[in-house]
Amino acid sequence: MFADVAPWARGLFVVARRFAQNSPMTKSNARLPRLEDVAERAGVSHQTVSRVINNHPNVSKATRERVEAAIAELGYRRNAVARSLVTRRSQTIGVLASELSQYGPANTLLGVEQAARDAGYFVSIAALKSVSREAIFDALRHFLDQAVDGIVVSVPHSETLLALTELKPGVPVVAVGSLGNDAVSGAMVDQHRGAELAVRHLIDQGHRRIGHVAGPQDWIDGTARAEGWSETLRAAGLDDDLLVEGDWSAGSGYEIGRKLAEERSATAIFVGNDQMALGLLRAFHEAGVRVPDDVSVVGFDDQPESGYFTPPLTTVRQDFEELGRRCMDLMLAAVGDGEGARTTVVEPKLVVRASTSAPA
Amino acid sequence: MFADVAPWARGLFVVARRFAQNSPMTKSNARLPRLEDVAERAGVSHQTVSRVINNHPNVSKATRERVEAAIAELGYRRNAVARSLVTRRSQTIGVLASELSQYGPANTLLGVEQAARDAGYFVSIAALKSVSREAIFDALRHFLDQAVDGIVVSVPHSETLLALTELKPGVPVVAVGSLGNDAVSGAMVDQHRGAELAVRHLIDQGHRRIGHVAGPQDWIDGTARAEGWSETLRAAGLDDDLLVEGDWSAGSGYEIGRKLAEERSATAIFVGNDQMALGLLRAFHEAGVRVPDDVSVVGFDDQPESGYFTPPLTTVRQDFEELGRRCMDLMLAAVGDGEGARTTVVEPKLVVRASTSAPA
DNA sequence: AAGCTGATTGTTAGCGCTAACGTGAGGAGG
DNA sequence: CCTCCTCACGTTAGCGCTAACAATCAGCTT
Repeated sequence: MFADVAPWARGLFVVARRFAQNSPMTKSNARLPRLEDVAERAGVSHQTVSRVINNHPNVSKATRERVEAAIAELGYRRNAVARSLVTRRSQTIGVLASELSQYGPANTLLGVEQAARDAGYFVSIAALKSVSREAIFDALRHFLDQAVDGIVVSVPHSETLLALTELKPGVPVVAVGSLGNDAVSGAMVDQHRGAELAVRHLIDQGHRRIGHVAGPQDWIDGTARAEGWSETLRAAGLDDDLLVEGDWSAGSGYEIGRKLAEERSATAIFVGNDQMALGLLRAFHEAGVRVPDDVSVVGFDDQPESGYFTPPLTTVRQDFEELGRRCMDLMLAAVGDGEGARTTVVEPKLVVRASTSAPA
Repeated sequence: MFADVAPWARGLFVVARRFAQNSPMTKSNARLPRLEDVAERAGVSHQTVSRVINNHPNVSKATRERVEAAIAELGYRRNAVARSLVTRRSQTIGVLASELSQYGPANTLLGVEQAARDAGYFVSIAALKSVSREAIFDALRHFLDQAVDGIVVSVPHSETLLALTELKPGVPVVAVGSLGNDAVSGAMVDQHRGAELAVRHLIDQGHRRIGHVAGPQDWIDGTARAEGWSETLRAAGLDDDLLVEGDWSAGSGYEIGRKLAEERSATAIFVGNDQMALGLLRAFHEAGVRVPDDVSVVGFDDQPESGYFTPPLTTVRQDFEELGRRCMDLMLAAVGDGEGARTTVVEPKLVVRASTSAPA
């Protein structure tokens, strides 16, 4: 009967039968077993069963084994909702995110989810369609209603932190992408440092006129990268007057690229993310501007595709998995010891490919 | 004092104060108000308050107003956990997903989240690191523990549906990316049709040797697109012997592209997704194969960047928002009327850009 | 006036769990 | 031998809510 079933899937049938047995689907008769049922079967009180599943120390080995047997036989699973009601905890953290269609935010979410699961937490998400106070307020309230144990906020706009600071929700909050403050922990990739790496690389190659296609300046990352660019240039005694603001999209990169191709004022461009860099490359290609021969280009993010652009893009890699892990570290510390807010910073890394070279 | 605060953020301060007041943070004294408290203040029973917040009909206008005033004054919010305990519902749906780093799955999740929120549901996610029966089993159990009202499964592997079929979890299940069956609803973009659109486009332009760089054949989308390619060719009396399997990544597209550039057996290639197509374009460029002059290339997905590839990519667009909406439609139908499983299919759309033309 | 009806409100009993306290057996110490 | 303590377990009382039933009262009918 399993002839055309993939090997890994076969075991599911076994599992399926267990499910079907006590499933609420078989409505009329069956009810999921509860503590009481297990207790009865094991010949102890429900409290003792509770002790067993919560690993309390004062249970004799014999009883524990008897209870565990009963649990297995009945297929008992603790009702998480009932537990939450009394403990006011849910083993769930809420992730408030926005701009999830962007590479960075999406991968941040992924990293956090991963780390949360690894830490035994479940995650509930709320994606902000637009960043407004009502939306943030709503989402936060919802999370509190659900009795989440903590909230991760990944809303990469400048005002976010400010808002959170005043909005003490009574559970630990970790702001991704910012340093945090006394009340709110922060986990971030060092954007400033990333920009510095990119610009230093260009300077080292001999460039003296280095422009920047920035992300929106109401994004934390947008301003941080722009500042990093600017300060690195000034530290090297170079001008930081070539800045244009895009909107992170390849389309905006393309438009800006067309203008830059006409002006030809810089020999190198540090672009705020890889998508805009792609648009730039496209525009340069159309205008006959060769990369890197005529102009060098550096991106930011290191998306999986960036190595296959024409030409392969030199860029700055952010480790989102690590970011997620750090984020959960902070969260666990806050949930556990109730410690105050802390900060953690992940180092970005320069990835050199073929879009940069010494100026002509 | 608000001088340097963004306009939208100012209102948050007001909100913040309300939060802070009854926040669990002010541990010692304050406790969140509950039904009882509201009832007392309004001079009614807690049940009447419950009736008001649940919009039961038999409450006099005067009482309702008094209760609503009390609710507002106390800043009362219903405890969702307590409610869940008794109703066995949570206004939450679980989304079980995998491969979230891929464009398609990630955007499916986004679409579902959006639609769920619009429908007044919250979403809990579980990202499968690897698709195994234990992992699926675990995630499903977790969702059931949380008393989710329904589960959306977006695990684009062929075996998924089979598994779900037997694994009746007692709540409605919608499988994204498949047709479903009697027990499980299905919401999908018509992959077969998408492939047909792509291949027909190439045939119409005069191509007779059309290859396919397929996705992994244990992915539903991978096989469906390959079949669509194959059947469209055969229906036109053309050969379908040029198939190579990639892994969705730009890297695999690049490797395959190098081989194809050497062989030069086809005048057009239908690629399983845009990322592999990017790799292909890169390899062709390096090998001096001109696109579309020497070889035409069609992708699948229409990522936001695809219009900025070199050359801009002709591809097939999937509307993930629509998919998410349809998915929730099915879910709501199932949750509401307890109706049986249904299926909904979203039509893909061909987007013609510069990577295709008539053969030389 | 007694009885019926329907609208409005109150009372009671859980949902399944944990925390706090109570109890009894057994061993240590005087 | 009695006290005191410790361990192992049981009992009780909620967490905050909804559902089911009971009660009240006005307005009718007969």
